[in-house]
Amino acid sequence: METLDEIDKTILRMLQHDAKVTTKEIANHLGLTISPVYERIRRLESVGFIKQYVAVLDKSLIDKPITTFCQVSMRYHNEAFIEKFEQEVQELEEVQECYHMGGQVDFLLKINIRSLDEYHDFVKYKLSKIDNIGVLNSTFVLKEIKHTIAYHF
Amino acid sequence: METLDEIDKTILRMLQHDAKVTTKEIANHLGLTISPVYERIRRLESVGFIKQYVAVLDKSLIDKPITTFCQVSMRYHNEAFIEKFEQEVQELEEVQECYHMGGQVDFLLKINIRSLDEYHDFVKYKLSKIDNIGVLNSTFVLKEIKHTIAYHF
DNA sequence: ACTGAAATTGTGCGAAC
DNA sequence: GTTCGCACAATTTCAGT
Repeated sequence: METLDEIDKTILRMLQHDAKVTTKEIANHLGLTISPVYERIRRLESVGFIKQYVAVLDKSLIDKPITTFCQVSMRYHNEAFIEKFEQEVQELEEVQECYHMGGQVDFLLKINIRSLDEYHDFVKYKLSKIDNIGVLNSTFVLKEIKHTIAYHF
Repeated sequence: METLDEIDKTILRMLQHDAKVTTKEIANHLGLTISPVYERIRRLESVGFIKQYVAVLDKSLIDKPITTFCQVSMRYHNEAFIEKFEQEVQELEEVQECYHMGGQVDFLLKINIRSLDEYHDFVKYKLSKIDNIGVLNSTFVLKEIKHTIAYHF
């Protein structure tokens, strides 16, 4: 019920590379008819293997060319402060990703913005306003070498 | 020709949250008919605003529960070595993302794998085999706080 | 679980304003 | 740049095996 056979895996592999492949194309590729493939896709969606279908946009064209990684360490490490930080980060539109990390750094944030000016404002007026932040260290992406949403499995 | 009006932006915002919204739904939301919306989507695809449509999978369910960030610094910084590294990273299936960074660290890699054992093997047999790597520093994701593919614009 | 087919809905495109 | 309408294709459902 929660395991995948090779047919399921093929379906998932195809969909994560191109969500627009038709059920028919997948079925042909598998040597099946449409119906079983259709029902498997429905199942993979409802069980949660497929979380969502999205269009991936070009971030430079929509005017968010700059990516930075921001390492944040808290001053005090109690539950209340950490939870507060996690909540506030959700609201920050510039934050594309946020991870609670092991090691010296508590959180790693991936930020996308229009300009360095905007990043300055983001740090000054938004990020640093959050309580209990100790160290804050930003590094800038010079070039994106690889970025894939599809997993290899 | 390469600028976006508010209609285009609305279309892109809807598609990056749900690639399965129909042209009709977008048209209704905008108070337009299907055709103009259809043609705008085609244009946004061909001009490159929309790079691809993908299904987003649950990484734990497909057995890649562990995410690590790996900071890599090169020993010597000449063009040939850097290009070699960038090429080899493309081939590594475990590497989800790779960025050339400003600052002390040259590259930041985001890795997804099944187990710590597998990470050990990855570093030992794949990553460290690449020539000219100096420092290599791994940090583990304890919890994913936020992760969105959609940009706020 | 898979087949085949029917009903429904969406896509893709031409003509016209 | 938008509307309308039509032919085609894809989705969704269902009886049958």
